[in-house]
Amino acid sequence: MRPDAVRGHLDGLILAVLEDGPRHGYAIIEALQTRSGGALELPTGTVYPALRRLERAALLSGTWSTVGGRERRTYTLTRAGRHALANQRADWSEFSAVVDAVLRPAAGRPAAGMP
Amino acid sequence: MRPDAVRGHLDGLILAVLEDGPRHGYAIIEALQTRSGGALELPTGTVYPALRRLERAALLSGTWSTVGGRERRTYTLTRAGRHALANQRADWSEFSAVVDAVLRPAAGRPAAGMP
DNA sequence: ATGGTATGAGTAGACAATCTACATATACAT
DNA sequence: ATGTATATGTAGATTGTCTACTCATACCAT
Repeated sequence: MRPDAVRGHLDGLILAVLEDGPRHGYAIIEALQTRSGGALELPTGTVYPALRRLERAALLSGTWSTVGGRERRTYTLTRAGRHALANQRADWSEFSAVVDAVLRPAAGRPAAGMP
Repeated sequence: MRPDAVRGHLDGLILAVLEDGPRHGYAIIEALQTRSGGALELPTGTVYPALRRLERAALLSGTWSTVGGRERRTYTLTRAGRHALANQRADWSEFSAVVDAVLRPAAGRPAAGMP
């Protein structure tokens, strides 16, 4: 999949992963990869800033912990985050229906200039 | 639908409309609106630059004409444009499957931290 | 005649999200 | 010692879309 394709939909994807329970950034990246069947290989430079943005927007809350000598920031969906996720799902549903409709080949639709 | 949602997918939408036959910018905007059931109300400032970009990329060819005293630039899909449209459809297909898969609620998926 | 709406094309500049590339650090296996 | 996996992050560039605007003609209603 070409990079940049997730633009505008990344937030929903992250929120959806977090719906299963709290996770730290690296685990989110892996979950995204797993759930997408390997199609989503998001660079850390994309995900970490997004997490901070979502935290700033209060859709996630993050807490530091140390596991095996390594620092982790674990993110949890807030109530607002759950609400936002529901909105994202609805938005995606509408959006994908629209794109499907427009992109669908012209079978049956009269071609321009045809009588 | 929130603005900016089409980001990354506009090219495909435009190419799909043009598959029916040549159209000028204004007609493309209207076709997008019609085909989407009114959901896509793209401003001219979004579509016209996109058309020029697609023409520069040789996916469209444009020609001027005057109809009823008004200048029109009519765009036609090039062979490369048809090819690009096919790619866009395949890309969209994959992308929407991926987003569906990730966004789908967790029914049946074990929650993190659960035994 | 005047004003409003539809048609038609376009530009300038702002904005925001993602990308590439880099920096840093620990644990563990070879 | 070297490399790989784990883990988080920043800086800067890119780029497509958005908002807001300009310009022009045709046509209809008042």
